[in-house]
Amino acid sequence: MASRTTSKARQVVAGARPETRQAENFRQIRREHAHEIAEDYVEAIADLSATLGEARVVDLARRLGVTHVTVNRTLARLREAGHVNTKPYRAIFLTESGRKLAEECKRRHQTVVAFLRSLDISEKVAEKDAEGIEHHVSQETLAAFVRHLAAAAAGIRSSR
Amino acid sequence: MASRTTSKARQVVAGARPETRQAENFRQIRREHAHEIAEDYVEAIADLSATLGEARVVDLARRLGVTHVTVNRTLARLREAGHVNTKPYRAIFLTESGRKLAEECKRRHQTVVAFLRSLDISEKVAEKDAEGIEHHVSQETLAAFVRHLAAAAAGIRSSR
DNA sequence: TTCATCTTGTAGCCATAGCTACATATTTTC
DNA sequence: GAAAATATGTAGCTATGGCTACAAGATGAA
Repeated sequence: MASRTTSKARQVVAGARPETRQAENFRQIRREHAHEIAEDYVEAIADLSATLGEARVVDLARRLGVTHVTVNRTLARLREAGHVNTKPYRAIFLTESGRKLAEECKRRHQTVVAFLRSLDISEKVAEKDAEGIEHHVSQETLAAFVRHLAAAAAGIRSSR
Repeated sequence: MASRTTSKARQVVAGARPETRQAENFRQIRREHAHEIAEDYVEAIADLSATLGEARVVDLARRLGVTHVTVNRTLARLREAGHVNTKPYRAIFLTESGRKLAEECKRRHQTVVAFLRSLDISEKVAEKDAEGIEHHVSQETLAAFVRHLAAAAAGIRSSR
């Protein structure tokens, strides 16, 4: 049992395409993964700064659902990446690049949520799914969401 | 500088909500992350089995864009999770639960792609974004996608 | 000012997910 | 049937992203 098809055939098929198109997609998604956390952090820092006047390690930990240890280490990497400025025992500040990233994320997040809401998805689920989806929405797809929202708005306007 | 707001105020605000709603969302998404790889693997195994007659480690590696070592180790975990049956140096087979999971993933994937296509997103981008998005689409959101597709189809029918 | 409390930092553990290098099994080819 | 090629397996490295436990700094109150 477990008999194989002839290896010849398989090799021809596989050898002809040493890389599937999917392989590159998967790789890309894995790369995006690394960015996700950075995006979540800068977004949270921006939000906390706006809300509480400053972002601190404990606040971030609570917000992100991790311990302060995890926050600490991630902040170290964000600092190396140039997204935040931190000093020991002091509040966390975004750099220019961090602020820019946070801006983009926020806009994208809001667009995704609004788009899901326009499909009659409940606010709670829209918020939650957006959190997972937003990191994988390309420029083209985001633009399509915006188009759809604009069309829906136009529809509402014309129907009253 | 870097003056803090009064800690009192912060503590009250933070203390009142030891857990933000977002924290649970983030935690959930991290949990989903663990499933993503399992889903990608069973889907690839199902697809390769259908296409080539069997799924082998090298094929999976090529398809997923990783080395055979990574495939091997992940398969070990999938075997523990009861999704696949493997024997050394033999092809990989899905168990009943693996097959079921693959089925679900495939349907969801196709739905997401079709939905994105219906927004005039190019096939290439739709495929790629779907790969990242699909793992974070809840039942409710998936249902909304299906609704939208049905409505679009009805619109086309009635307009010709 | 000192003491208690809260916050931040550090050491070091675990699991996942990638890798290279090397060893072994299987398959194909001659 | 032996050699070459391919596939699979294993050892052990890296980085990420969780954690607990403990140490040390900062703040607020007595």
